[in-house]
Amino acid sequence: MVLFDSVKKEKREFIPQQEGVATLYVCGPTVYDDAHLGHAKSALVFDLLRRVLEANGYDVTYARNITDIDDKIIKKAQEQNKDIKEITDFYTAAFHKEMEAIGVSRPDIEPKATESLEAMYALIQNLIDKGYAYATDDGDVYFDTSKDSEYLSLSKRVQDDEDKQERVESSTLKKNQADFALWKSVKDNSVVFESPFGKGRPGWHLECSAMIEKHLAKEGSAFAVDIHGGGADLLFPHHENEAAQTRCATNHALAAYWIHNGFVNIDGEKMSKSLGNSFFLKDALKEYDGEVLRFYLLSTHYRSNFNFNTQDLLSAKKRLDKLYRLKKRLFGLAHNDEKTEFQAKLLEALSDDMNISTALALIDEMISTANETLDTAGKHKLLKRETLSNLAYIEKLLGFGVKNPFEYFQWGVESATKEQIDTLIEKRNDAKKEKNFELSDTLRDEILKFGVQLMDTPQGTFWEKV
RNA sequence: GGUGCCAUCGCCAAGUGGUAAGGCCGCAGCCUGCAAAGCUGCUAUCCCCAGUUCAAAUCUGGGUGGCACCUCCA
Repeated sequence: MVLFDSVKKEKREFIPQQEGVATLYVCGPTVYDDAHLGHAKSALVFDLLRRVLEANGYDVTYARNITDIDDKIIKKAQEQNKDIKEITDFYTAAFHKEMEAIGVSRPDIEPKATESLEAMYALIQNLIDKGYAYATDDGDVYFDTSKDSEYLSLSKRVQDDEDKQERVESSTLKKNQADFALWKSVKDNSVVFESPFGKGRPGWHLECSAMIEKHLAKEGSAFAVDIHGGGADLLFPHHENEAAQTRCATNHALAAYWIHNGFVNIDGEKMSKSLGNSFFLKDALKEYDGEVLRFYLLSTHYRSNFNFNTQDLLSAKKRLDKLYRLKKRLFGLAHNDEKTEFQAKLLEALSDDMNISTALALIDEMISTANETLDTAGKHKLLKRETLSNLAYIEKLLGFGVKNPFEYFQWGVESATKEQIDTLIEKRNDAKKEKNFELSDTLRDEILKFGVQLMDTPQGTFWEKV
């Protein structure tokens, strides 16, 4: 398969360091607030990447961290007069619950910063020993960017001297403007950790390097992980700094492939907390089925910026509906794991840097063909078997169509309402049997008032929420 | 200001040298008691200009218009 490497800026054939094995590390959330749609997009993209890697036969180890040490967490804890852990546990649990709702399975490893402090200390000490880091008089430890000749090689950024000089005057005790904190000394009573470098907190960039080193890096390999992923904004400075730390502290580079997903905007507006229009996943989940959100957020290529809006979401839902209607047509029939040409093509499309558009087009065509054949030759057994196995393949590879199709179409409808609808449908069917179409149409109008749609099929009358 | 990305049908969106996938919407038809669903058919020459080439949406140069990052951020 090929992946677009956002550092080399080209599609590259994916060749893992160890044949048949792929390691993937993705920057996870800082658990100080609810997950927004951007977190959802990122998690979905890498969930898909993992699935595609697995479908290509790789034994994947996927790690995504939880940042549970951070100034914003501390601030929130102080504001709400709560314990840090209370905050982080709460948002971690919420994150897991919401990810599950959009079909994102848990990573194999989910390291927390608070559980990786020893690895961080070791990394800092290592950098100090090798002369890549220095402590300041006020107790901070900084990474010395001037010592790393490859610094900025990831983001291809150019140091701006004028800019640098301007800021130096108002700066701290850093040697270079670009130097970043590995350890921040903390003097007040807020959360502190006892380290060999004094009381304080680790720098954000350090966490990922340390966790990767602890959980994924193998002795003697050229790269700590095969693939490192995250949101597009993380390339600089976060990943740049991570890479510098790892490069200088160990004898391997951080990652062989870098994958960055595009951003989510809302109705054309940048989603950011400071602007106050952030869209929380938990709110979206109140209005829409998690799988619809999954389908919609994944329906555009992962590197494109994504403009979230209701119109497009509903358009995407209609597309997913078609998949579920086909499932409904074939409901209850057993399938086997038959290999089909469709499946091969689908995997081929997704193996090309996760070309979801081509994949969805293939799915649409498969659905049309299946429906057409079912219309004209309803008893076509081979086709049914193949279609069922195709649907199962889509479920596994993309996580689309995982629900019971009848429940999918009745999402969000109260059971009392369902009973009312079913009763009216029975009455209408009686009227239809008697060819009393006037009555049956009146009853249908009543049913439609519930915001549902009716469908008369050879298997009976079904309804769907509009 | 620096760096980088993008511009394809009303909307969403693939394709990156050989004469434009798919979805939504729309129109016509088949099916249906009527609908809905499903199916069939129809609808773009790819922001502008110049160039390279037998051949360009796809490469080069210029222009115009969007956007992102450079600060915590998925």
